[in-house]
Amino acid sequence: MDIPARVSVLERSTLFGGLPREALEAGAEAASEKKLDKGEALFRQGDDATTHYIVASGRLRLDQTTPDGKNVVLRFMGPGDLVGSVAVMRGIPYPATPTAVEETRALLWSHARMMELIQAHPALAMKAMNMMGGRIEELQERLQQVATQQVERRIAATVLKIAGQSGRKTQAGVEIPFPLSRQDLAEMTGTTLHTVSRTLSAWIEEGIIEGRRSSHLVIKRPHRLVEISEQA
Amino acid sequence: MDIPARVSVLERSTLFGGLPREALEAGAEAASEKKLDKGEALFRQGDDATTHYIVASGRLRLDQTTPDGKNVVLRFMGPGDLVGSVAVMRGIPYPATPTAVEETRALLWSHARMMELIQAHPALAMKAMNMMGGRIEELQERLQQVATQQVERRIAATVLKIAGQSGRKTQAGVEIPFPLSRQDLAEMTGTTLHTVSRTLSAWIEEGIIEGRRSSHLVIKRPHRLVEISEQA
DNA sequence: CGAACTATTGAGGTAGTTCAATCTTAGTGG
DNA sequence: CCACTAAGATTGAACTACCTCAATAGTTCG
Repeated sequence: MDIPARVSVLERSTLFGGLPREALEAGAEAASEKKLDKGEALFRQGDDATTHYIVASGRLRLDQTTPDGKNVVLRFMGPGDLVGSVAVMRGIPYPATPTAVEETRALLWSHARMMELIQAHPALAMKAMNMMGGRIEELQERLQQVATQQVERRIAATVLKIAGQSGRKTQAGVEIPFPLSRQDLAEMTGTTLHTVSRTLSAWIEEGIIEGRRSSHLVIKRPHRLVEISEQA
Repeated sequence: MDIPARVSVLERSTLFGGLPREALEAGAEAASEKKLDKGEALFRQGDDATTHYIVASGRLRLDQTTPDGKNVVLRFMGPGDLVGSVAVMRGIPYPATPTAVEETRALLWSHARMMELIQAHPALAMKAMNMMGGRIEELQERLQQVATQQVERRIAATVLKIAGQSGRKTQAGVEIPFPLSRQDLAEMTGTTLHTVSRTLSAWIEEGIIEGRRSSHLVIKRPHRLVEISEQA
């Protein structure tokens, strides 16, 4: 990627978005790049956190594995999203593994380089805090959902959130443009793939969604999903 | 509180801890104070976030209420903990209500004052990020627990975490030095007070804990609780 | 074309909820 | 100091949402 291309990625990112041109250019010039094939990991849970990443294109699934082998999907991340920085800033090992669900490119900076950038452009620190605050909010909302709501509501809310973040409008409805398995949804909502499968089957029956078997999910009646996600 | 007393609170706080004396003094001088009786709220979920707080003494329970009236306890906060700053920094309404579970004193700063302090002492920004990173970690861990573990394990892990944060060693075991109701534990673990009550009754039966009815909880066999919290 | 995933669907079991009644203790006012 | 009240806690019984186990089927890819 050349510098202008990098700048345009940074412009749209959580960390650099809205900063003056010279900050973007400094960031772009200081960056390195990495390309991941589908299924490859950017780094692994437990690795020393030495590097900050920003997704340039493609999509990552952030997985956390428990000592007893269970898996939780923390979030999906797309272009502009910052990966790994929380751990790097805190000086702790990466707490999760980001895996490419499709071919993905990322920009990256060593911690030392990033600290230089922050020193030179203090607005970066404010943006970083803002990003972290957003993560906290999101996690609090999900905790509340898993702690208080029934499975169908949680699945509905999760599908809607993913659609909001990454959905593309088509004539048939809102399409989620990357492969999202029943297992992924189960690990995001704290249930089993069986329950997800049953629930989605019922929704297909009702005409709310489309996408049996591994085709991309299309939401045909988003409003109905909102109702389900809010049902008392 | 006089300035030296405030300085000693700030010294022990997540935000100011470890900073040079002059930063502590600047913070102490810029602060105001507020006292809460048991049961009073520092602010309310939904209020405009205008003020940063640090707990000086006492203890707060941070509650999040859902539109449909359910309640989730996000965390307990004691001396040194920062309250409200995430929302203030992001410019969003406070997402939860901190209620005093015992008489509590807090120091507070307007957003403008806090920004001046951060400008003058950039290390504060780093400390704030560190604090937020810690929250993110904690929330990810809880999400993982609620999503994958059985209720008894979650209750055990929660009791242990609270004991780790606030417990005092006595000859009888580790005591949690503030009133912690079955309801509170239920709202922290995403279950009902009935289930919590049954679980704690069984633990009392087994001699793991002490504290029927509203006396303070004492953990007599912490190691056994750790086992439960890790049981496959 | 076969192997390996991923998804679907049924049947049965259970952890935890819900409903309901009773009990204990701290606090309040007479 | 004692009766009364309110709030938290306990415990039983019945129910159910969801999980687990199990078998089958459709898809993808070498």
